Amino acid sequence: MPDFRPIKQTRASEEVLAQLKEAILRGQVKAGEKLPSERELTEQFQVSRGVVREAIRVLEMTGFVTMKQGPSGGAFVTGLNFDQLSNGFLDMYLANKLTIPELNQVRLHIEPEMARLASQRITPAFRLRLEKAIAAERAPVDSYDERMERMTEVHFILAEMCGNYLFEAIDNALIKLTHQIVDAVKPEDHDALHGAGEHDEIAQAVIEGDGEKAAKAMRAHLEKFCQELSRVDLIYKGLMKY
Amino acid sequence: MPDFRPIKQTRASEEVLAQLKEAILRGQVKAGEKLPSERELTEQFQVSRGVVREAIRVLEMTGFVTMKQGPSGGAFVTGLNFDQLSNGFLDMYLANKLTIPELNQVRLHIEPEMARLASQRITPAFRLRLEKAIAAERAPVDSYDERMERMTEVHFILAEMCGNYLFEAIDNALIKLTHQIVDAVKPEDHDALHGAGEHDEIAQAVIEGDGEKAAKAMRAHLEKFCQELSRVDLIYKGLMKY
DNA sequence: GATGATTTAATGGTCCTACATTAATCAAAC
DNA sequence: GTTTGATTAATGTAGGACCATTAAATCATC
Repeated sequence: MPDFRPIKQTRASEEVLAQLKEAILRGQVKAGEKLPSERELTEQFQVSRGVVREAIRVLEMTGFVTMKQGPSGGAFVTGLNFDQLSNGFLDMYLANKLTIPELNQVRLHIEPEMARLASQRITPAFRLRLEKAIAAERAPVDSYDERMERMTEVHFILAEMCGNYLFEAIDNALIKLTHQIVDAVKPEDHDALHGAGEHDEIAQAVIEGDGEKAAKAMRAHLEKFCQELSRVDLIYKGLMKY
Repeated sequence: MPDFRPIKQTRASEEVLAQLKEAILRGQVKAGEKLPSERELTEQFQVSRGVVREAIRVLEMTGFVTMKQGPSGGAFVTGLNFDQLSNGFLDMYLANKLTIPELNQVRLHIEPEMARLASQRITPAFRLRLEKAIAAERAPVDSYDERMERMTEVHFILAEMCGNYLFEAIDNALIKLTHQIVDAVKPEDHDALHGAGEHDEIAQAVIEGDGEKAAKAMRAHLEKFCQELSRVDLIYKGLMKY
């Protein structure tokens, strides 16, 4: 008896998804470009439109494409982002599988190391961005969202600087998660939670190229912030009174 | 002119997805139970079946449910898993945004700390599991997959032991990614890459409750393994000859 | 009565058509 | 020249029909 291979029973939509994903990952469809229209894909893959739509919807929800309606609309390939990770973390939090202290513990272990790495890769361009971000923290803002963005900017820059895409991805997702939690928990006394100038020391140390100092400053900053966040969270959950 | 609020136009499938997801995350549909059938959902949501299917397909592809056909089939809610994270990392790797050294660097920074944490939470039950896993590494195996599973078991146990679900989630995803890369790169001389008994020291230290020793042993183990993995990867990519 | 084959029914999987919604473009009206 | 409306190409939605799969019920056989 020849050893028959097991029949692979893949769904049509899965194969379509796999092929589309592969094309994107291989760079055959570059960021900004768009996939063929649903009707075209229907013809190319020789499947029904529903099958194509299921695949595209998954691509959209996992952050690979964004949809646009109307003529000259379609599924546009997005640049690489961390949506999938970010959503994964957020879902874990929403499922009550993740507590603030746990999140804090992880950030406290990762980000000082990233600050250290970043300080060893300082360039004039990064220096400029850091200085701008520091200055922007103190500038007046129009909206709450804008303020939050400015307070997280330094963290994002350091993540980008650390030279490890995986660290960057994880940290981006964690920062974003923190951001979302803050949004949900307490959009009010934000000054107590995270005032301007909190990142000055960190940025300075990184600019100086002093890894130890940068790591230490980051640790100090996070310890303060995390403590505040925990407090705010407890209040929010009604387990603690003022 | 009164200031009209912009109309929020969400897609039907997104709302369906959101409601289903919420029900799962809130535990209203527990793990093992199944969602109503597609036809029932079309009635409850008052939308077409295609819309429902798009939502369910996303739930499936993000690891929230698994589909089964036939009577008493349907969309069964899965226990919490790390598929979403894992897939995110894998996609980053497949997009060539992630190198082996980067992966190694992150594991080398995270896992010793996790081993340290684990050593402070040793219990008789965990001790038993660790001892069994250690012993199993040396037992004969039937398949390549089984071998791989046994070699990663200690890491999974430690991740579970560390008491931080976020650490556990990240580490699980990283271990799984490493596993997938090994699978793709070099299913041959696995002994050189990772022989049995590599985790003995780590497990012993954890069982003894010696955090420093555990962290150190883990670091040593990972440094060796990571070096081998990099070497194997280079060979695979043809950039280096024996 | 046990066992195996057959039928049945429930459910997901696929296809098709028609229409709705959206938004870019162009033409006509003012 | 600005507005308005028609055109058009794309996604979004609805609904129905049918196929494929499979667990469970039914029936025939021993």
